[in-house]
Order: sequence, then C-alpha cells, then structure tokens
Amino acid sequence: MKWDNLETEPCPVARGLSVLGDRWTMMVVRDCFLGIRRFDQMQQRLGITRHVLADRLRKLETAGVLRREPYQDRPVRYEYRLTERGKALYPILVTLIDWAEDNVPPKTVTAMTILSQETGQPIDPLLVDANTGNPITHRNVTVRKTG
Amino acid sequence: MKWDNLETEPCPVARGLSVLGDRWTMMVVRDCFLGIRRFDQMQQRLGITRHVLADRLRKLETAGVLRREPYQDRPVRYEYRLTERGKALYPILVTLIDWAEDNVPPKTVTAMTILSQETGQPIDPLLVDANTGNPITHRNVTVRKTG
DNA sequence: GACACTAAGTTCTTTTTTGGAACCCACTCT
DNA sequence: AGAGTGGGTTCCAAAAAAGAACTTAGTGTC
Repeated sequence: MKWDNLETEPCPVARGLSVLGDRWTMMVVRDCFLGIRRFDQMQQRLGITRHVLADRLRKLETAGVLRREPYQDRPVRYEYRLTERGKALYPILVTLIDWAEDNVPPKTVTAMTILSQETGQPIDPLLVDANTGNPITHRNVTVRKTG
Repeated sequence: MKWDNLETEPCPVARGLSVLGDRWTMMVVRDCFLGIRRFDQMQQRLGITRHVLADRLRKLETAGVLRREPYQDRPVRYEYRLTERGKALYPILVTLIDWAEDNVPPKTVTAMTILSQETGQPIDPLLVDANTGNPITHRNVTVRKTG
C-alpha cells in the first residue's frame, strides 16, 4: 500500500483514507462546517502546530475539498472554504459523531449536538438505501469484489 | 488537543478520531467486515508492518472495537472479530466508500461494490433522520454547542 | 519615525511514529 | 532433523509531528 500514488489503489476505503486518514484532517473539516475559515483561528481552536495545519490545508486544497480565497488585499490574506466535494463529507462527519457519542466515553459530556431545523430535536442518523428506503446494515448487503 | 487522555475532550469528532484517526485503523476494520480475522492474512493484504498492525489491533481491542479470541490450543492462536461496537462502524465505512467513489479518482476502477441483498443492485447510501425520515444535510440541521 | 500588532505562513530542533527486515516461540508436518 | 506456520517482538533507519522562533507585508498607535 503506497499512500502517495493512490491512482493505482483500487479500494475506495484506501482512496478515501489517502485524503482523510490522519489525526487532523477531519478536525479541520469539522471546523470548516462550523464556519471557521481562517488559519489562526483554526490553529488556536485545534491546538495543532502551524506547520502541520499549513500542510493539511494544502493537501485538502489539492484534493479539492477546500478552496483558498483571498478576502483582502494589501496584504493579501486567504481564507479556506469547503467546496462541493468538501460539503459531500457531511455524512461521514455525522456518522462519525454519532458513533463516537455512543461508543467513546465520556457519553455525558459533549461539545455539540446536531438538531433538526424542522423539529428542533436532536437528529437520529440512519443510513438507508435511496433506491429502496431500507436501512443499510452489514447484514443486508453483499460486497462484490471487482478488483 | 491531547490524543492520549481523551476523557477530557468534549468534541465527539475528536473522541472518534482518537480511535479511528490514522492511516491504518479503518483499513483493518474494513478487512474485518470482509471476514478477515487473522494477523498474517491482514498483514499480507494491507502491506502494513507487523509492528504497526500489532499496535493497531491492541488499540482496537482496548477501544472495544475488536475482540481477540483463541481459535485453537497447542499452540494457542488468536483471531480478531468485530464487537457490536465495531459493527456500529458500518455506516462510517459505507459513507466513506460512497464519498471516495465519487470524489477520489480513479472513478473507473474499484475493488468493491456494495449490493442490496433485496434488489441485487448497487446501494445508494443516504443519511436520514430516523425521527422524521428527512435527509440530513449541513443545510437543514443546526449545531448546538454545549461545551 | 519607531514600535507593537495582525494574519498567514516558514524555518529551525527535538520527539514520536512508521517502515523494513530479522528474530522468537510453540508447536505440526514431511 | 529440518522446514513450515501463526502471531507476534526487537532493532535500526526514515519520515512525520510537536514546539517554538522567525518572516513578510502591511496597519494602527505614540
């Protein structure tokens, strides 16, 4: 498994993790969904080193997850925003949050709750097949290996 | 952000990533869902070093995602199986696969396709709120910060 | 005009993690 | 007796991350 030339890697899990598979990347994405756009703000919130944050932002930009936009001139300053590809990460983030709330202690303390705008109540994420409407579990699907 | 004493970490994303946030862990989980249970088999499939694999398996066991079971005596040999907590990772794996198929090239080559057992067709994963049945997007929810 | 401040980085040095290969142990099989 | 098997551990080199200081192009303050 080579993490650099992933063009040759057929498994989608490996390809996904080549972008997302490290300690910080999804934390950066989380902050972007919370509306954080600027380098210093992220760096302070995450407690990440500036070097690593710069590297992750560069990689996320290269992967097409974030785009870097100037928000002022003299001196030029950039902010980071999610692209459509980045926004498509939302289901991963939600399922991760849902799993962690239920399975990584402490259950009692949480920094965020996702509420339905419709009902105002906490959401209860469920993965279904859009074609049939049935829940997806590892028991009611089969995996066809094509590689 | 301290990755070792995560008891004090209120964000569920951070708590989730303290278990899953590295290059290999979800690859190991993927193999477990594919029915791979033994050390050597994983090591060969993943191309991971034995040292790192042993470390990840230990950590996943500590986190309650896998359990280690003897499958023979003289000499005693162990295999690794997903616990209920590990099986609860399935939605994360499916959303990751779905995102990677659409967003990390090459789209044309894939090692696996997930099929509905009911229809035999590829599934189309969609995250909905079990309470309302409505799709969950970053636009129709609000995040309440409680920490 | 000198000085502090800001935002977005870069450049060091030290510590931690990973990669790669060899070795170990308790068996079984030829 | 010697090779093979399965699940590791040990050792060393290479890569990545942590931590802190420095840079650059400006702005605002004394």
